[in-house]
Amino acid sequence: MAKDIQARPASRSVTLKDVAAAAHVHVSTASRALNPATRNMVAHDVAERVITCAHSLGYRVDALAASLRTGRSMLVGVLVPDITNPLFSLILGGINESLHAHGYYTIVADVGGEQQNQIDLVEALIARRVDGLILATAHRNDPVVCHCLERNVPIVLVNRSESTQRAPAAVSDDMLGMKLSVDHLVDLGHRRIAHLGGPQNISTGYLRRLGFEMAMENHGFDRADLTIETAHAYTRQAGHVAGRALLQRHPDITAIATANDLLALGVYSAVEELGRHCPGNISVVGHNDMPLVDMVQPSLTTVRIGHREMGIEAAKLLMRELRQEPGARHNVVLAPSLVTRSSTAKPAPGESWVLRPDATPATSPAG
Amino acid sequence: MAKDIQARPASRSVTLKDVAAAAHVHVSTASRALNPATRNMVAHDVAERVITCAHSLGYRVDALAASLRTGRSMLVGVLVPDITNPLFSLILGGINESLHAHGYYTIVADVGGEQQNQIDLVEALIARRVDGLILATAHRNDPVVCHCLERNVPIVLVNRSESTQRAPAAVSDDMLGMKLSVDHLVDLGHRRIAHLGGPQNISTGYLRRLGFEMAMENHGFDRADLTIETAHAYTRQAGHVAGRALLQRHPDITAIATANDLLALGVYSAVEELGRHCPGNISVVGHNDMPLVDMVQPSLTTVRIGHREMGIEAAKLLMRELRQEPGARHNVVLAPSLVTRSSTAKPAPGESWVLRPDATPATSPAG
DNA sequence: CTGAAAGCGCTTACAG
DNA sequence: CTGAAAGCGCTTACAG
Repeated sequence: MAKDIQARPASRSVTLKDVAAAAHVHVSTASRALNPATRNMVAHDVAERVITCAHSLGYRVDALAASLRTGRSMLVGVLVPDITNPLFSLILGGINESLHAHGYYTIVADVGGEQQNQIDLVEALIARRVDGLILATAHRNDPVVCHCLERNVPIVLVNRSESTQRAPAAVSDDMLGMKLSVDHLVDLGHRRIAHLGGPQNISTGYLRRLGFEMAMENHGFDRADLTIETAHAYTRQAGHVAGRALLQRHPDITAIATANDLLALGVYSAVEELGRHCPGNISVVGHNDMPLVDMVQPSLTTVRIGHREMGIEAAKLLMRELRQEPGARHNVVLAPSLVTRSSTAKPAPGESWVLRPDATPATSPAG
Repeated sequence: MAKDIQARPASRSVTLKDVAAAAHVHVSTASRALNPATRNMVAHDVAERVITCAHSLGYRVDALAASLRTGRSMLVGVLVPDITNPLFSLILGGINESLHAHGYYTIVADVGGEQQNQIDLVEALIARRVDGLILATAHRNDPVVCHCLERNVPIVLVNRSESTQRAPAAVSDDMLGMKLSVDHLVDLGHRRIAHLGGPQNISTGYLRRLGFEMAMENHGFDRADLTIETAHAYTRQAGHVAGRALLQRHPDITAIATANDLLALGVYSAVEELGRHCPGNISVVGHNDMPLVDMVQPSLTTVRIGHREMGIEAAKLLMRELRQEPGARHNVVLAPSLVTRSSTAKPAPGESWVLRPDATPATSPAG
């Protein structure tokens, strides 16, 4: 019975009014003293008194109430396509690190892939008054980007960009990445090189395919004759299916440059299923250098991307937007690098072949 | 110049006042009509009119202002030790899914491991008025748990529990998991079995070691004679170091039951470094069945834990706390299962040994 | 340099 | 069933 008197569920926390009363000043003065930005409006001794009182009472500003008044929440929403994918957790780690350093916190929304759902999610985040949004979910032409632009919410894209650059983005140089793959394979002596691409409505899938085509063209191959297969998703499963189709239709290819590590691992299964061997019969290159691909069998040659750095850069771009810093709006394009492991080797000259796990890094013959 | 007139940065969004004006009712009536819980206080036709107006104006409740008034934010804070670890992203995925279904959103805070930092993070989350907290960071005796209890903030632990059960937790049955490991190895014929444990100040490290000891005791081994080494962190690096020490000090052991997959992968490196072979010379069992351990060489026999389910259960527990549902406060302990792959085989009888990747699942001889 | 007041957008006892 | 008012905790022009 006695307990019912306590109306508030949480223990009544100390408010600015309490601090003001303890310091014998008006709440407005207390507020000014506590905020470093306005502290100089207050006499030194008064400010110190207020600060001391605040400390001893254990006062903490109510960020919620402050947000309502100022219109800024110090909250940033992040939309990821699949939080379970280590790629996106790495990016998220970078975003978090960078944002925390600026006093911001992140609300992470995991999109199931459904498009309408995404708009609802964004609306829910806006209702929480997020100051801005970082989208790791963008398609090449993205309705959510449209929506945010209309709603006038600052956004930054990460990992994936739009085809029309309507919003700043932090991405990897996807075309360069594929050039590294192709140059490496050509260097090893491969000529019949295929590409296993990702979804073409996502910039990574599209640009990596384009990068493959241009790199091959650079080496004198006709763009019309290239062997390309596209997976419908960035999964081992989709890679297995598309990889098998590729190998069955074109049994003569000696190497596959894939658009993604998971696709590459799917290709491993397909290669095994068809009784072929990597890298003896067929070389495979991945893309991303995701965790543990150095330990699979054979260890995967792949294109390393600084996912964490990408997250950090995306956060910086958003800070620029929020502060409306002067200077041209721009993208950040990170340079990837090739990591040579055991899934690539010289093509088999007829029957015999030599495993070369310690192949020297590729130098671009097209450069 | 004309632009300066617009004081608010974001496009002035439609407020409850606007809806009320459009529907020719008082804001309080509009509020009641829009909230399903209070709608029955309003005449049908009025409610419909308000709802129609709200729709056509594109009204969205300002969750922030509502929170300030009601004291509930529909926001849950989640503390993870390392968002980059797939384990925790899986848990996070489950938490998100379950919480979203109840209208809650999550703020994820990635702790760097520093202890004081954690308290600050929690304070920042409380300042954002989170309704509750889910901690994936707990040590067996955790200062953050203390702090939350003092601050009267509802908390739930996930994956790791405290030794004194001060807060509800959703965890795996860690001791049972180690029993599955040990029984499997004994089944295969191993007798000289060592344990590579994790940090002992974390429940998973502690309980898995205890589980190892009890399982071995069940098989008639003297608890005082067991071979146990402890890694200082759940990393490949720490596993490599501790694993090497173990193998050097006890060259006669034929199997290692580890407390964690990453430790097991570290052991792989140590085994290779010392010129031994897994599973020929030495069998290794992991714990967690994290993504891709089915593709490493040799594929890892490990204890599978439903991390996603664990996250879902943790969210459910928190919902119980927030709603103060009747019924005893309780923990959820999920049963793990053994996944048999190629890193375990019969011990080598002298020199010769047979690789048995398709070893039959262990049946408990101690049961 | 300080105080008094208004207001961010909402919800909810309190009257009628 | 509806309206008028208070108030969640803060910040910031406005006076003095």
